[in-house]
Amino acid sequence: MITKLDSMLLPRKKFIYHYKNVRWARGRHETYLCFVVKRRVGPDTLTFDFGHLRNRSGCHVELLFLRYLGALCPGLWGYGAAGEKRLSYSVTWFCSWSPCVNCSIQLCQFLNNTPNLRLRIFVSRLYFCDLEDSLEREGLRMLTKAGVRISVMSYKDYFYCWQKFVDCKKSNFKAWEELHQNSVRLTRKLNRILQVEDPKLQGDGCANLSWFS
DNA sequence: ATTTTCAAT
Repeated sequence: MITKLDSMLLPRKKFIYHYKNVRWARGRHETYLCFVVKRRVGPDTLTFDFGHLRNRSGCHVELLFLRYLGALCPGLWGYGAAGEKRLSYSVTWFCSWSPCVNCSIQLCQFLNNTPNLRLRIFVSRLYFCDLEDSLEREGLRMLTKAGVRISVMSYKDYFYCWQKFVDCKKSNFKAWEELHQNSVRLTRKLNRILQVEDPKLQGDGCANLSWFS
């Protein structure tokens, strides 16, 4: 079991403030990314490393993560010794915001060039996804097409993060008001975003009713 | 009813 020094863990207040999935997340001018890196060896996956990052001076946290990826996943690009299988990694991350379109594009490109890396994303809130035709929505669809599974965090995910990434001093995770409702609402929203390939092909919703006539 | 968003000052 890998553990971290307390100083490497997120303070409780910081985690709650930045991961709170409230409707109007005023003042969250930072984004946090908690990650778990697993090394895939045959059918087994072993936790290799975990931690958290925060965006820095103009660099979104997702791109910061890509910068560190080489260090986090040794051998990801290397060619192993003769007869040795190339190493495969799985990364799961929990981000306080969903990625912007630029980060999504860069992630897609990166993943296309790195087939031995699998990425699974959980997000607490959806970033600029209110408008039907927002580029951020399109970015999320691109990621899905690139094989990334994206989900909205639910209670069990916050609970897991609290145990894993937060300096929780053994205290139990306490849900805030409306955690569940907000998670359900955002999940529905994300599902709608990911289902709609092309809104123009969707029809007006009445077409499906022809089933009943 | 309305409010925000990986700041800028």
